[in-house]
Amino acid sequence: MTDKFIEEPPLLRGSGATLWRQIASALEEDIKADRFAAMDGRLPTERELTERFDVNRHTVRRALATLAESGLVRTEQGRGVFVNREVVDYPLGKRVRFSANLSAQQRISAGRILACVKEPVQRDARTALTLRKNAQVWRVERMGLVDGEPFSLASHYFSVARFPKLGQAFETTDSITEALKSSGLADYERHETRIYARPPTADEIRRLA
Amino acid sequence: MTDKFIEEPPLLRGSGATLWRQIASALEEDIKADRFAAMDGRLPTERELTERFDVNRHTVRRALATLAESGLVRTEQGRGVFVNREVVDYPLGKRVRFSANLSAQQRISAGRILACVKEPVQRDARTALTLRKNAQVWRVERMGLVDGEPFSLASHYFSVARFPKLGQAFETTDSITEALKSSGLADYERHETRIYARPPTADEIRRLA
DNA sequence: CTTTCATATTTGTCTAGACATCCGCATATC
DNA sequence: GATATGCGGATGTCTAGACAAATATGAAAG
Repeated sequence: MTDKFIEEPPLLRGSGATLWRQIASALEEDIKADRFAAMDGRLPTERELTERFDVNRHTVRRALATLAESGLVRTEQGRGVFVNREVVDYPLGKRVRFSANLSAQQRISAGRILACVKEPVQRDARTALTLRKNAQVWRVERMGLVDGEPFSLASHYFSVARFPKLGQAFETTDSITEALKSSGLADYERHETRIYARPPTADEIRRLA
Repeated sequence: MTDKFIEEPPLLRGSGATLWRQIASALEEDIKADRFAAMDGRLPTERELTERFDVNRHTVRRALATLAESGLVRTEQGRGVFVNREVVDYPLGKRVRFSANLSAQQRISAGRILACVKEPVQRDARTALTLRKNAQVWRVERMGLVDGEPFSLASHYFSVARFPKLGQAFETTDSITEALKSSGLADYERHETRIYARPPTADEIRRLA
């Protein structure tokens, strides 16, 4: 903890207000004031919070649980507690395709592969694909076009072990589905979907105009 | 505890499945099988559940907390834990009445007229009732009750020109339909429905508990 | 019969500590 | 370079016990 919290007013004990509620309020205020930005949105550890508020760890956990329930933070076992940026689970249909949605709206969808590189798998993709640490993946950057206008930018990750020649396939097609088909995957289904939002980067603004 | 639960399979300790999850599942099953109907929807006390599952009280509370969060039960300090009845369905249709919906669900619906005042018509009501500016309307505030519990707050607007004596009718009845009938309107249909949502005001929170 | 009051019951909060589980990282190994 | 192993640190689960707060109950008083 930095001295950012030194002037913290002590918790009111036996005042009717529960300790865990006071802690939750204090942390919520910190979050909304973006005071954890320096730690990349990571909250202090439970042990540090017990010292900051001078309470038992369970009391801190109670406060964190309510923040997690309200969607303000998310806890990851073994890693820490992190501020959420609007994360929601969003169940979609198994067979929904982006292009299918659009053609139903009388629009022309297309895409352009911007890049396809082989690289070590990163955290999120590793979890989603259940790969071992340091496994290699294809990272495919693709721009989606609707009616010829830039519409979306997407990063796709595929296991190199499973699709060794996927990179070549993108030399002849701009379609993810086509490339996977040429690698022996005739069809596939949606397994899980997560959606989150963030402001666009300067580069994304430029590319999507 | 009756002997209804005597043949309970013991919880699996150290099997990967957490105890509180197993307890929550068992209780959920009991609830869905309506096994607490004999106690008027009241669950056994936390102490009794600790004996039934042979765990610490906190572990029972963890399980109950998840059931409460999912809306299956509700806990009342000093009283106990109670099974929540299912959310009421409220299909809209031309002839649908609130009370008819609920009696079809084996519930007792009632209401209480909180206030009935004559006042100049306001914006929305004037449009909906196609009244002239400054026309007078009855504004009827009514609290809906389901099984005796406060359930809803509603404001009703009626043209004074059309129902001059409506105010008196509410001195003898709490039913909108009855009052209209005594004013000469034997029956009526839904003409238009608009729905919107907003957070409750502090006053509404207090009145609906 | 009703009201009041003390007591028991029941859920809510907080503390203390133990161990499990998962992650990240450094190191060792092949 | 890839893989395996071990360690420390982080969150997750469970236990044990104390006291607080709200409610229910029954006895006593009017």
